[in-house]
Amino acid sequence: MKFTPVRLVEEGMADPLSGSICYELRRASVPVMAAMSAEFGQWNLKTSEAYLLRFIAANQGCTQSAVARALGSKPANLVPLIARLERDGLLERMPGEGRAVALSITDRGMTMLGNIEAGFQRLEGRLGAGLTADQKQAMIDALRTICRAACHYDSREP
Amino acid sequence: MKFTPVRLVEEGMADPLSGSICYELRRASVPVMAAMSAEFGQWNLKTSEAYLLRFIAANQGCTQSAVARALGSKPANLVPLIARLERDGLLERMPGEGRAVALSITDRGMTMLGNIEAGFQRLEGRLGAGLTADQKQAMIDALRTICRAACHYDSREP
DNA sequence: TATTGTTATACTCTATAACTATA
DNA sequence: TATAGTTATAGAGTATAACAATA
Repeated sequence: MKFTPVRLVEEGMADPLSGSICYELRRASVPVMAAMSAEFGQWNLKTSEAYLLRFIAANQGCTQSAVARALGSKPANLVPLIARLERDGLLERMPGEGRAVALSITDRGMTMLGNIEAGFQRLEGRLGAGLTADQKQAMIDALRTICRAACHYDSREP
Repeated sequence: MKFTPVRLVEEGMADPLSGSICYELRRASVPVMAAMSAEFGQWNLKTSEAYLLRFIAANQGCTQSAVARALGSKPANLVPLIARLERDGLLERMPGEGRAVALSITDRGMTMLGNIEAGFQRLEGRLGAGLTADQKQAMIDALRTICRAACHYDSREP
């Protein structure tokens, strides 16, 4: 990870993008996602796999489609992630109702979960280090408001 | 764009990810990026191309590497974007100092810029509709604080 | 028929390594 | 040698369409 640590835009250059929700969101997302990759990459996990394990651990026996709905992913995209985690012995797939498959963490997965939880905690602590609890909460509330608006966005509206 | 408009996580499911900076940032980013795609896709532009045109228009004659530094992109990734915009007659590449290339918007690019500016304005207005000016500014400040922390993130630190 | 899961595929964004060209 | 730009390539994340299996 080699990001320019300062806010950029050389002397005398205009910065028409700065200050807009879209741009600032992207600017923050990139290094944050990179930090997550670095954190979970230590355990040879992708960020999405870490999310998945953590969610399934908290919802043992949930189905794949429930996970997709909860995480806002497409079921098709979970397939390779789950396959990989199962192959590595971190989670199990058991037959559920109908075609459904119940997902659960193995003992080995629980050990890994310890690393993941610690990773999330480190990330949370360091990324939020410059914010008060109130500032952080206000930001999260704002992000959710924006998320909701973006989910309803229709570019054809007047 | 078909996103679940509500906050998800079915009845009785735990949501261990919610409330964390990383996760909320990702959750908001995805639909926001999709909204941008939808907005600029009307003009057959990618989001990154819209960023690029807008920045160059505000900094006529800037070099490719200056753009890369300002936008936080890798020079290599700008190549196909710039090539495409030049091919479509939206921007021009003129020889600059040394190997440098000076980028500028063409007349046709300026016309397109009108669409882009309008698009950014629509996005900004609609995505930020639920926030007061203060809330929005506080969120942007928080995002920059987090961005800075993430840029310095070192997963090997104790 | 509706839901669940899978396959195949494509596109965007980001990243790195290795290269060329110019001062 | 340092800076600017390019090529090639890889990987993560997302999306859709088309399909199979089960109630």
